[in-house]
Amino acid sequence: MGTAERKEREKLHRKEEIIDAAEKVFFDKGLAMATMDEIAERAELSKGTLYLYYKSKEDLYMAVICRGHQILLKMFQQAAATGEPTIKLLQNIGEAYFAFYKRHHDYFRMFSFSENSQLQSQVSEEMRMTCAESGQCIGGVVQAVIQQGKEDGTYRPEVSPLEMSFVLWAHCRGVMELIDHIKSVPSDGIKRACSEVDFDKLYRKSTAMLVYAMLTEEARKNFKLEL
Amino acid sequence: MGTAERKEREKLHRKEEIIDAAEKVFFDKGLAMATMDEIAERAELSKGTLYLYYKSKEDLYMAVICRGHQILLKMFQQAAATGEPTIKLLQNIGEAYFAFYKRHHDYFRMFSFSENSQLQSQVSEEMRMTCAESGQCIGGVVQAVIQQGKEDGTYRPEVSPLEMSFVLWAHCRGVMELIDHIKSVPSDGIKRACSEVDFDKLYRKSTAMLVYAMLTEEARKNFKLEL
DNA sequence: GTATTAACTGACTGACGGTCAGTCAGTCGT
DNA sequence: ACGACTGACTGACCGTCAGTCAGTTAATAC
Repeated sequence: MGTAERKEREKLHRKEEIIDAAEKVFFDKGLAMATMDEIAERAELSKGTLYLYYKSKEDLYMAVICRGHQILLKMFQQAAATGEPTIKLLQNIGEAYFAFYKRHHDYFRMFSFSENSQLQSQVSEEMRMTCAESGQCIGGVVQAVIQQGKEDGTYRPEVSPLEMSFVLWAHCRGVMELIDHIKSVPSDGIKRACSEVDFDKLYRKSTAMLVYAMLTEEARKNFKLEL
Repeated sequence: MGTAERKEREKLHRKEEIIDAAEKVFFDKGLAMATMDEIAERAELSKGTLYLYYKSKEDLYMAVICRGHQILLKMFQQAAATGEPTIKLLQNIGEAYFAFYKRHHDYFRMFSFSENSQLQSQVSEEMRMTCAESGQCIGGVVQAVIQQGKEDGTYRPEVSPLEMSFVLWAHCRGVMELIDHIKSVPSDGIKRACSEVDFDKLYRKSTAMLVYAMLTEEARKNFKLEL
């Protein structure tokens, strides 16, 4: 009898429906201003039911983050699987990350927010692990591309793929967060000073600076670094 | 009669005392878990009184951040005023930022948290401006050092001091936030993979990569970039 | 048709941010 | 010295919200 299997499927489906609802509310209000009552209403369930599927508001928040991770992972995988030379692949990944920031702005902001250790301590061990795993998959893609480039002589032999994947990841994030902050805080002082700055170009330039430092002398000859 | 002046002084002093108390609680609990009742108790005042001095919990949080900005600003100014060559000055600033992260870890975390736009929208216009200003002073120090290095031929003429100060700032922050996240999230999976990584060195290396890209050909001859 | 199980509900609880009518110490004018 | 006044301070109170749980409903098993 397939009753148990069907029940299992329905349960997973319900979990997804709750994330659908939670996502909208969190995007709109952020963690602090979102209420479980509103999420329940949007999901057409009672508040109590939400707690049958997720342990806490924070767990639900992290579940939405996991969905975001899946989206970003797919974008990274596509960017890394075009068959182009490795130096182009890393560029593609950088572009993919920037595209993610622009197209999935709300997820990006949730990512930033979730790094907060106070939040992490509110999340169940289980959910934290699930989320950490999906996050590591993303880093793995970057690491693999760097490894590949090291092997084919694009990057210096002393480059550590793990370390450089950390650095590139942290750098891109840091720059995008800064851009986001400057754009969203309506301080005239800063806005005026930055009126000349082309943030899209700045992101590309800054990432290229790091990549340039990783290149072998040979590869640098074919790489034009613009500042 | 100096009564009014004395009252004014006492009022400022009281504001500082409240920050003293708030700081301890926010360091310990973070914004969400901290309660105004606990801050009031620590400050030996009633909750109502806190609201005579600060408009909201979020405003008080930002007031603590401003204090942190002052500390970091002083560290940057000292790092930039040793009279050493400009390339060393930028290195000093990078070191100062890292020292701040290590010595004033709690402030650093609050800085990260405060970039969140949902928080910003809860803060009064006035406090937001005050805090943005103190933040811009810090960036100004970096910008001035880059400008100086550009003039003395250390950095390429096409380098934009404003842009590069953004990039360096965002980069260092991004890397430190990542380090902090890896260290604080007790995920065995990540910990094992990173057992070999020397994060202090990684920070220095990654920052040097950016600086290297900014150097003129001449300056690169005297700069050893280790990966 | 009845018993059992599982999904779901929503009223309730405790905690917390923020308010405001009222208290009281210190100051001023006479 | 004394009453009037000011403003710093208080804490009981309000509305809101995360999380709980006794009870209802619907589906399945026998």
